[in-house]
Amino acid sequence: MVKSQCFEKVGLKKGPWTPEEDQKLLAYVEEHGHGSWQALPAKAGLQRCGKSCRLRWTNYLRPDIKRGKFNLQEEQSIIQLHALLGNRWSAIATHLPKRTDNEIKNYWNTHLKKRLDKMGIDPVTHKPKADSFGSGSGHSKGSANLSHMAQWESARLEAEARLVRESKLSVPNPPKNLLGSAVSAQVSDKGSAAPTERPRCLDVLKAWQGVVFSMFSVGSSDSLESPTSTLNFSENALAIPLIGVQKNPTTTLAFATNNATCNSGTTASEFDRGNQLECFEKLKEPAQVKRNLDSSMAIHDTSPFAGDHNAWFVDSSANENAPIIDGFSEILVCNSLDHNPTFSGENINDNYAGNLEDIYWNSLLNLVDASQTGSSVF
DNA sequence: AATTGTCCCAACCGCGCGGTC
DNA sequence: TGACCGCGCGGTTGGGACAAT
Repeated sequence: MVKSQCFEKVGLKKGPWTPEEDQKLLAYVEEHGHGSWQALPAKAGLQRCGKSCRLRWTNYLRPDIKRGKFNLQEEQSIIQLHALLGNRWSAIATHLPKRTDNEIKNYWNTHLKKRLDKMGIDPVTHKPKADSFGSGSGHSKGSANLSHMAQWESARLEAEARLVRESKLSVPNPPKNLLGSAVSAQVSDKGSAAPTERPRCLDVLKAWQGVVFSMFSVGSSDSLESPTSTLNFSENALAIPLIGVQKNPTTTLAFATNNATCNSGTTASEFDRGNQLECFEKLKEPAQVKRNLDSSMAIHDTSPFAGDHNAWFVDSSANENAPIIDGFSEILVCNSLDHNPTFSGENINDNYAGNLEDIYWNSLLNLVDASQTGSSVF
């Protein structure tokens, strides 16, 4: 099958868009909606192919786009979602409604990927590069399970993303004040001043919790059943057997649902808050943190933090929006300092590397949990 | 000040999927 | 059933901006 491509059509312009072209496209779409992209250029008086128009609109002109630097929370979300979904930028973008897939993809390729790389974490697998450790461990199997279940989640998210797109298209003539997100179009209620809601599809956290919870409590996820199915997986669970991904038996996974009870008797969320406060307190002692960190850094040359281990932290602290504790780096620090007694013991060499993958995944989980309760992203 | 190197992002390109005829 | 079409996605690239020499 030979398709006619944009560049094959004579007389069509390529390259950067001029303000005049932008104005034409913007005016046309605001007035009529985009309709058929193929037919749009002629109707709008543009010497462009429809594809180019669509790209310009979706990546630049669309009013519900947030431009500019990504904040720390967005960075975290991207990393979490990438760990879960891989290079499915459109699916990731549905969770960052004001960002385009192209923008996220660019940001990942130019910033986040390099940053993870510098930390010694494979940006593709989100696992430490030297993956010899951990192989054969229980958690390695857990990672495989996660991967399997992430496929389910990914497929579900794709379907949901499609629904979101369709719902957008179902608005034939986008209002001129289309300054809200695409999501707000979904739930639009003219008389309502309700804040923009997240799409209904954003129960990824629950799915994720279910995935992880079933992984640890059921012990087998070989079933082909979707982890995001309507089966109750966590809400009804009490007294979660907190088989932590950390070696520390007193450490608990902090992503359980609110009615779940930790083995310490506090709820998971309480524990999480307390835990983070504890981390925060520790972080108030920068010298101590640095000492501990440095000692950790010196453990092993192939550690994920070897080399430019400050990269993440420098960037985070440089971000004016970054709260002191609200960061991936901080959680990594907390995990590495607080949750791993081995760090202060004599068996650091044996245990540190083995825990890194755990730390990373647990950090993701903690972040997802934190973002559920406190962020607008989840 | 000029040149070279690097980074970043908007835009392009090709592929695959789903719908229609 | 298969050809065709429109669209969206993900990978790649061109060129401008900025930094280093």
